[in-house]
Amino acid sequence: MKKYYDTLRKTALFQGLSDEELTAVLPCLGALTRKYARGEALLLAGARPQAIGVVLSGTVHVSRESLLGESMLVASFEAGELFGESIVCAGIEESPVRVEAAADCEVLYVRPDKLLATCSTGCRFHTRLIENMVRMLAEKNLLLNAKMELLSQRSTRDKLLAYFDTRMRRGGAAFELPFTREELADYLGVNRSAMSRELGKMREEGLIEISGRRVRVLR
Amino acid sequence: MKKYYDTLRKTALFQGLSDEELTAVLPCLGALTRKYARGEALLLAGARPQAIGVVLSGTVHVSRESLLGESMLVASFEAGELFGESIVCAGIEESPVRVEAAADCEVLYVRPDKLLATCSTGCRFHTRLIENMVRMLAEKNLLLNAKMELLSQRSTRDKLLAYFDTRMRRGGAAFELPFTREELADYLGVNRSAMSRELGKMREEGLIEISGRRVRVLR
DNA sequence: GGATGTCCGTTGCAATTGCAACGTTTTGAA
DNA sequence: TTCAAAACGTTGCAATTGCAACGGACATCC
Repeated sequence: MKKYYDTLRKTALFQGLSDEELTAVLPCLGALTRKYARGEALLLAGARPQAIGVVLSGTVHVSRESLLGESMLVASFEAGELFGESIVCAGIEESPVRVEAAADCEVLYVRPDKLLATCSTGCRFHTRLIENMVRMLAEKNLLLNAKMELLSQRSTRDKLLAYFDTRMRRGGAAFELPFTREELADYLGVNRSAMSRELGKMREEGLIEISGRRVRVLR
Repeated sequence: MKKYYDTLRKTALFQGLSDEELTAVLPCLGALTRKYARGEALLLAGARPQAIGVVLSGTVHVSRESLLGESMLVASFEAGELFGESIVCAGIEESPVRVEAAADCEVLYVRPDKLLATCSTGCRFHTRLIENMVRMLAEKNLLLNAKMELLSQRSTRDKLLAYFDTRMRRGGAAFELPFTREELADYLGVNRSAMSRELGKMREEGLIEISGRRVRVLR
């Protein structure tokens, strides 16, 4: 177990806890680990989600299947990432998604009731865990909100401008894209070539300079 | 203060608390109320958000302004609704939005640090508040996720189908829309008339029956 | 009854977009 | 260094979409 402490500290949930604190807090969370072989299901669609998961090693895939039966990859998690926290904390009874080991993996499970109720044995790091949990959910919330605002723009150009706008609020008028073109197009929910075309137009019109991943917004 | 207890109980945060419990818990949250006149600012863009707000009466508007200076209404809150919880719990230092009284209003403020740390005076409802808070954030998360999935569909038809799909998972193949056409189009982020056209095509093709707000998905 | 406002479907038109395909450039691993 | 894969820009074409405008149905108010 202890060999995973470094991984745990990389998670937003356990960040900032020392070895001793982790040793103290893990038992009172009802934490347990489990290994899965590639292809094995961690949670079936329709099943009751019981615990928050932390990937200790390997890769975990979350997929949803449409009514037509096609399966669609929704998210992928690597070591140090949390999954299921929203669905578990919201008290959903039937999982709308299937969770599966994309590679052999090991997962730590944390029971939400133990996490949220300060424990009687007075482990004082519990408060920090609760704060971490709330902060995580809140941050994800803001992230989703920001992305929603992008996606609700009608045209490709508006999406690009909205995205550039958020970047400029931090990095100033010049910044580096964290995406390949393909990824950016996917992030904005548009076609890659159409986006490329639009970027070209914007450059011609003198709205932006763009070369590779470097962008400068001119006005 | 007490006259607002019913309003408070309508909020997701304080739901299920009795009068006595509220009386016990409010002081230990550092709760305070304040009145604003129509047009007055509750929080300026760029200012430091300090507390979670609960609208007790009146209406509160949240707006963002683009770099070009145009202001855009992001959200509107009425009595019984919470605002600012994500931004405050995420520990954001500079508010990206402006909050303003759209009508004369009264607001209750709750300090997040007091909310998340179980208080020493041992008020035992605190745990329930934390649970409520976490559940709220988690539910909002799921909601945003669902909406995101809609918005990331490329075509109007796919958006409609995705939306119908989520409705069918609950109500079965026949259900009632909670929107006017205008609202639905806005929700899906598409043009109303284009959506109307698409609905017409889908009806012609025998995919759906739709009349007013009643929808039946045929295959 | 008439005026008014909202909701909704329809349509013409121009602009945008997705798609497929191709060639060039860049990247990364052998 | 060399080679294959990935990333990228470009373009023609067809389909979709946004926009603006119009008219009918319906409800409300005076």
